[in-house]
Amino acid sequence: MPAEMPPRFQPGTIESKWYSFWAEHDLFKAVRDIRKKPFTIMIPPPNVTGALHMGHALNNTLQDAVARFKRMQGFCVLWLPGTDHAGIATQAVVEKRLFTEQKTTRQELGREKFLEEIWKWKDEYGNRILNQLRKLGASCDWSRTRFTMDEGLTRAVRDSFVKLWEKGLIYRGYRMINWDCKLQTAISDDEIETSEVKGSLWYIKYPIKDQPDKYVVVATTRPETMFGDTAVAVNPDDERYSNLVGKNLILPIVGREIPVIADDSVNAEFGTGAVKVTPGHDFSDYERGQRHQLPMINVLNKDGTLNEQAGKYQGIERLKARKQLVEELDEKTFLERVEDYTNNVPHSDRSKTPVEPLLSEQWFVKMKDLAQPAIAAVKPNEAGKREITFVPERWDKVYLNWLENVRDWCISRQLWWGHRIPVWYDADGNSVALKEDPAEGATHPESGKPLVRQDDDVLDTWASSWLWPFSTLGWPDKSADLGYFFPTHFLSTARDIIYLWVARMVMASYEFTGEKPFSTVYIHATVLDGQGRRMSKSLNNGIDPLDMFEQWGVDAVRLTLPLLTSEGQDIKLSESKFEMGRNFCNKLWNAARFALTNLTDFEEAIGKLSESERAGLNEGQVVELEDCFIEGGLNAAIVDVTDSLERYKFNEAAQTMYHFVWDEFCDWYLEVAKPRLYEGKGGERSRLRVQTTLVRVLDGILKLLHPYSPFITEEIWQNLRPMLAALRGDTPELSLAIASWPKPSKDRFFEEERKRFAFMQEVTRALRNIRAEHNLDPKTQIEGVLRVADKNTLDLLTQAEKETISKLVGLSSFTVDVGAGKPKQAATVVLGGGNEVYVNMEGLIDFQMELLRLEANQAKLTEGVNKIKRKLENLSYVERAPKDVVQRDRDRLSELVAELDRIEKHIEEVKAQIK
RNA sequence: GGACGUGUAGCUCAAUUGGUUAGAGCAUCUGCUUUACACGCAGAGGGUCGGGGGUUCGAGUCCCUCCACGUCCA
Repeated sequence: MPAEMPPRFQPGTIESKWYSFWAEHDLFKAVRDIRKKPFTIMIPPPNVTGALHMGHALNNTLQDAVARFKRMQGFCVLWLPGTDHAGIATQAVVEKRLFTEQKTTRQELGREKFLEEIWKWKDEYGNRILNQLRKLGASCDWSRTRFTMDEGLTRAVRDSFVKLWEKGLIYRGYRMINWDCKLQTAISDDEIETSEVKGSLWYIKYPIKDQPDKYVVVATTRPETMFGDTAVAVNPDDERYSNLVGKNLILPIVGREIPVIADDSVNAEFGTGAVKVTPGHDFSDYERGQRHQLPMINVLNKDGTLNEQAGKYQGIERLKARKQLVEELDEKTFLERVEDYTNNVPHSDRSKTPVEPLLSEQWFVKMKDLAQPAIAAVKPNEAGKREITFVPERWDKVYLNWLENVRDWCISRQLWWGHRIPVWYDADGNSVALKEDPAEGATHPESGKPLVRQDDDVLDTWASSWLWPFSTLGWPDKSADLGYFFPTHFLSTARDIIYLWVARMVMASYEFTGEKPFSTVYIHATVLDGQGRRMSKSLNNGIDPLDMFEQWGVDAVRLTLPLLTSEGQDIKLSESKFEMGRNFCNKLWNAARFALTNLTDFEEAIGKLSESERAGLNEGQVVELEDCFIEGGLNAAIVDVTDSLERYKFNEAAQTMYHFVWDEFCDWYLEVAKPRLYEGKGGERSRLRVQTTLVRVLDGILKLLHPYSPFITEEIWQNLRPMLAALRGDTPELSLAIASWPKPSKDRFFEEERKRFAFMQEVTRALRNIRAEHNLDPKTQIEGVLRVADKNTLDLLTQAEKETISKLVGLSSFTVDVGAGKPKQAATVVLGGGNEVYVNMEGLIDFQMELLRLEANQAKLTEGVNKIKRKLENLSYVERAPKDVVQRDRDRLSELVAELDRIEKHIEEVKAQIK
């Protein structure tokens, strides 16, 4: 045994060792090769400020599994890593840092200095998450790492902006947008999330002009916006108010006159049926205002305080102002009543503060035309094929629903960190978009006047991320990389950025390259905590993947995640779940340890063979039943795992391997093989055959598992490499990471042999069952008898298998014969096909126990018999069901009845002995 | 309000186009330091498949309806 193999797998040391090895040999570098097919995966670029969380761990485990699988299959795999500049988040991080460390603000530093600070920060800390991905084992081509603020990607952003500008798809407008008061920037519709907030519904009296003591009561959740009210609206069918439409009201406290208008959009059921209309601060009021040509009044400053429109409330923060205003309304008897009310308040994704709808001058992209090709791409064409496929498929509905109702995209942000909008103005405010910064003295192409300033705003970060699949490959240049690796093949991402990112990439790709960005979009599971809640900082229920790596090993974590994730289902994760993967890794480790211990003389033995003998072994010639069994099992596993991975059924592939390694290879093959290794059973040639099978099957297992658990498989495989070299008669690949993926063979399923092996297993289990249920001392050798129904069954077991059974069960003797006699004092298991197993229990028998066992069996059989009988007694079933189905039931019934008869016979015999 | 998803053993999840007595892992119980592994081995128990209705010879699976939970959109 290699000295370095301890009895427990110790992941820590080998992980960095092999990662460095792969890196040193450039194994993940994608070198364009026209003889190979490309396979390209673009990493969803994490925020440069980010740290690896469980969602990343899952997502990148799956991407790495695909990358490694395809690489082993011989594709030229490019998995391109990188980060995005995360405008808001990064700016916020650096601002905070500046304040705590230097007590300064970005305003004091000025734009240029501040950006220098950010770049400094980025150089120092920006690689954290990428290094964490290395820990995970990610087989990315690090030589192609990209950052959305890189020179090349910046050029792509400028180029794409100007292209859209020239097509007239970019416009500047004074529109209502979502305003983040804390960060003081516009954000897009997709960056807000609504959450329920317990608040109040205030009923406020708006006096009717010239009708003292008469008033209209309006209900509102936002009284502080009343300074911007320019109407009160009612539903035109609402008879309560029909006589008031067209009349004027006096806005309380303010004293301004506003009209009562009728508008279909008003829900007469809500509140009093009369609502205040504040076109400057509410999206639906904005639309009402447009319809009725109402004035728009802005009452808010950009920091969320009220402005001069609010009179004495000027300068007071909106929520504070609300409180004080309500008190004043109450004092002045304008407040009729207050109700508790829970409403949905939009919050900024970034700052988590309530978002204000605000009128402001912003840049927008027209989306409707861009959406059309993106919609067509996921719909099946006439042949039923799709350009882009979602896995699981149902997510295409989410994608389509968004695109079909897409709204214009607000792309300007009032930040400094990001791609500055490449628009310049002349002194008259005429604007032009330019790919290159204008030279000194450049003029506006139409006005001819000098360009005097650049737009101050930067672009939304997504306006660079949406170019990611091709900007990272050199676009807008027609680079060789772009030609070879694009369109990409597999994108794996989280569901919550289907429209923020996925849909926009598809739009951008068709618009700028004329091609799809990728062919498969895999939407991975969401990782939840043990109680099914999202992991979040506020709940503090997150599980840190790096802690888990430390605690259980990277391979264990990587294997556990797909084991838990059946397609489309979210994962409820708790730390202890990783035990499953850890235990499996240890199992694999020990199986390898066992194999390698027994292979120390293998190279020497192979060396003594003739070339043809060696070749025969290398090709997997098998004689012994168990070798056929495990070779057949491996072959089936190759077929299943390959097929599962091709279809991105990660859970299926992981389950297949878990079962094959543990249940077939360890529990049965290794146990059955032991006598040939330890005791010389079958002689030298048999020993060499079992060793060869160990080498071949272990090699296959390691290859099939490598995409999931790259470190442990590499470690074991390197230990196995000398044996593989001897067996193969050549020099194996440098690393498992570039070894070739196993190929199945049509004639190596060994179905007949696997049936015979299954019979042996059945007999073994029956005998073990008797041992256990009769509490026989494990050290006591017992006499077993197998009574078979006929000669054919007898032939299923050769002398070797009889010896195997004896060994596995601990038999002193094992009699197998057609109609073999049952010992006088016996424990019995009735098998199918008329076969029975006995253990001679002379001197050991507990007849009561035996009776209990048999009766339990009898009860089960009776239940089964009755079920099938009822079915077969149903005439229409027999007439209408397919013949083979009915026949199967008939066969099954006669089989069960026969078993039941035999059980009952044994019961009678036991009862007779008790008396 | 709309869309999608989920409900199967104590827990976490499987179950091809409807067709043998619904399967794993964890947990539980019994026995075992058997020289790869106690992170293990052997054996066992445990389910009216959320409720109701329908289609069908036959439903965990298809349809309707109700209930519960989750996510997204408005």
